Amino acid sequence: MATGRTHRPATRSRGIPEATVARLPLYLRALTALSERSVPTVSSEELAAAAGVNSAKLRKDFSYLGSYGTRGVGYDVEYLVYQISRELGLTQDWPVVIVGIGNLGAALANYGGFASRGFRVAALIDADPNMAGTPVAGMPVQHTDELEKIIDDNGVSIGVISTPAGAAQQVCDRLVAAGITSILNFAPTVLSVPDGVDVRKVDLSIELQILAFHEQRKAGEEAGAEAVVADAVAEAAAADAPVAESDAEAAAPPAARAETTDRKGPDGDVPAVMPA
Amino acid sequence: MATGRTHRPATRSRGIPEATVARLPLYLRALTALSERSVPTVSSEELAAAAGVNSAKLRKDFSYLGSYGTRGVGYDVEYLVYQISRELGLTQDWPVVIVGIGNLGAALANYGGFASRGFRVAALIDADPNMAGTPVAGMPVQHTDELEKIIDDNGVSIGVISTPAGAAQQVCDRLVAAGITSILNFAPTVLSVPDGVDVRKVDLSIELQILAFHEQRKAGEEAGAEAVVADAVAEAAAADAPVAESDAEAAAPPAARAETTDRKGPDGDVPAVMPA
DNA sequence: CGGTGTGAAGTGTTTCACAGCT
DNA sequence: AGCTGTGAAACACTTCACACCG
Repeated sequence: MATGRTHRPATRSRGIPEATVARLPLYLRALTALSERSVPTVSSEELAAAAGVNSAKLRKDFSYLGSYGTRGVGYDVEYLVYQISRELGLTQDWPVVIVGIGNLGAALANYGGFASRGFRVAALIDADPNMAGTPVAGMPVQHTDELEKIIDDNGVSIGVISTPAGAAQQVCDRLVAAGITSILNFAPTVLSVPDGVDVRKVDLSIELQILAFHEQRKAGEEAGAEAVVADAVAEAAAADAPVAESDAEAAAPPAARAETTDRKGPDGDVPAVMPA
Repeated sequence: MATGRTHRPATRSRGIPEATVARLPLYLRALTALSERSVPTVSSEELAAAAGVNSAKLRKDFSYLGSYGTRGVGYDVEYLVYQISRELGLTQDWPVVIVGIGNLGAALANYGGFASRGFRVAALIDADPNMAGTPVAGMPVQHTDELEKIIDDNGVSIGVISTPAGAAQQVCDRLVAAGITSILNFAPTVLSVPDGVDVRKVDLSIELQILAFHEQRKAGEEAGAEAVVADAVAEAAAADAPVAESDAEAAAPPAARAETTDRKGPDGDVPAVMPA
C-alpha cells in the first residue's frame, strides 16, 4: 500500500463527536430556513423535527458546542446560526476547485448550495484541451496543466474530484502535492492520501445498492416468508450443507457453492463491472 | 409534521449491521476489479487494502454473511462477488426513475455506475413541459403527469429525486403514493415519508461543510494555538460565566467580539444565512 | 505456517429520564 | 410550567488477539 489512507482517527477534534459534526449542517439548514421566516426562537423539539432527528439527540449535540439555549424557552435562532456556522468554519471563505467537468462536474459547478455556505468555486479544471475556455456555470474551464498554479494563487485547500475513476488517483496526487488537504471524491475509487489529508467520498451507486438491500428485505418479508429465507440460505451455504429447500431464489450460483472456484458465476447478469 | 419519518429502526434486518451493509458495495467494487484481472483468491488483508478498510473489520463483516473463506488461503473472488451481490439484491433487476432532470439529474442519467450494478433507469421525469421528449442519455424525458403510470407500468420501487428543494416533498409524496418504497434524495431537504419507506440522502453541500470543519481544525492546530481555544470558549459559555477571557472569537453574536485566530473574521457579522 | 472466524474488550453513539434553570 | 443540559444506561460498531483449521 502506499500511504496510510483509510486512516481516519476521526479528528479526535478535542471533543465534538464525528456523528455530531455530520449533523451540524443539517441543523444549520433548518435554522437558516427559520431565520428567513424571521422566527426568533425554537425549541429542541421543533428544530429536531425540522432537521429530521429526535430532540434528545439534538440537545446532546448542542451540548457539545456549549449551552446556547434558554431553559423553559428554547434556542435563539440567529445566535445558533452564528454559533454553528462558526463551529463549522463557515464564517470564513473557502475557495474550492472542481476537477473533472463532465456531467457531474458541471452539475456541481452550478449547484447553488456551495456558494451559499461560504464555499466559492475558484476554478473548474478539466484534462480535455477542447474544454479549455468553454464557460460552465459562467466560468471558463481551465486545463489541468494550470492546476498547481490555480491552487497556489487562490490559496485553495479543498478540492472536489469528479473525474472518471481511472483518473482520480492521479488527480488526487497532484492536488495533494499542490497543497490541498481536504478532498471530496465523487469518483468510484478508493483514494490513497498521506496522513493529514482528509477525504470524504460520495458514491451514487453505493447509495442505490444500500437501498436495494433494504428493498429486497422488504419484499422478502411481505412475501410471507420472513426475511429469514435469505438467512437460512446463507447459513446452509456456510454450513456447507447443500440447500435442500426450494423456496429461495438464491443459494446456487450456477456452479458455485461447495466447489468454489470456476466460472464467472451467475447467469451473466452479475455486475459486469465498469466504473463511471 | 406528518408521518413518522426519521424512523429508522435500521431494518434490524435479521442480523447484518447497517455499517456492514454500507460497506458491502465497497467490497463488491474491489472484488469486481480483481475479478476482471482474473485474480482467483484474495486474503482479507489484500481485499481490505483495496477497499480502504482494515482487515479485522472486513473479516467481521464477512462473518455476518457466513463463512465464505478458506483458512490459510483467503477468499475465492468469484464466489464472494456472487454472495455479496445476492446479499445486496443485485442479482435482480431494479428499475429506477429519476425525477428532476436538471444538471444533476442528467449527470445521474449518464452515470455508468448504475447500469453496471443491476439498476436500470426506467424513466427520466421532469416537470418542465419544454423538456418532454428531449433526449437525455439517449432517453426521452417524460412529463411529471406520467409519473404514476410509468411507475406502475415498470414496477418501479426505487426513485431518485434530483429536483430543486422546493419541489422535493411534493414529488416524494407522489412517488410514495404511486408505490415507491425506496428513495434516494439529492434535494437539500428533509423528506417526510410514511413508515416502511426508506430514504437515503446525498447532500453535496453537507459533505463540504464537514470537510470545512476538519480543515478549520487543522489550520487552527498548526497555527500554534491548539484547538483548545474554541474549547475554552465553549466551556466558559457552558459554565455560564460570561467569558471574561479575551482570547476567543466566539460568544458574542451580532457584534462579535475579540478575535484570536483573527482569520477572515466575522466582519460581515452574523453570517447572513440564506440556503441553497 | 498462514489466514480465517470470532469471543471479548474497547470505543463511539443514541436514548432515557430527570435535575435544574428561567 | 416548560424546556434545556446532562449523567448514566443501552446499544452499535470497531479493534484486539488468538483458537482453529486447511
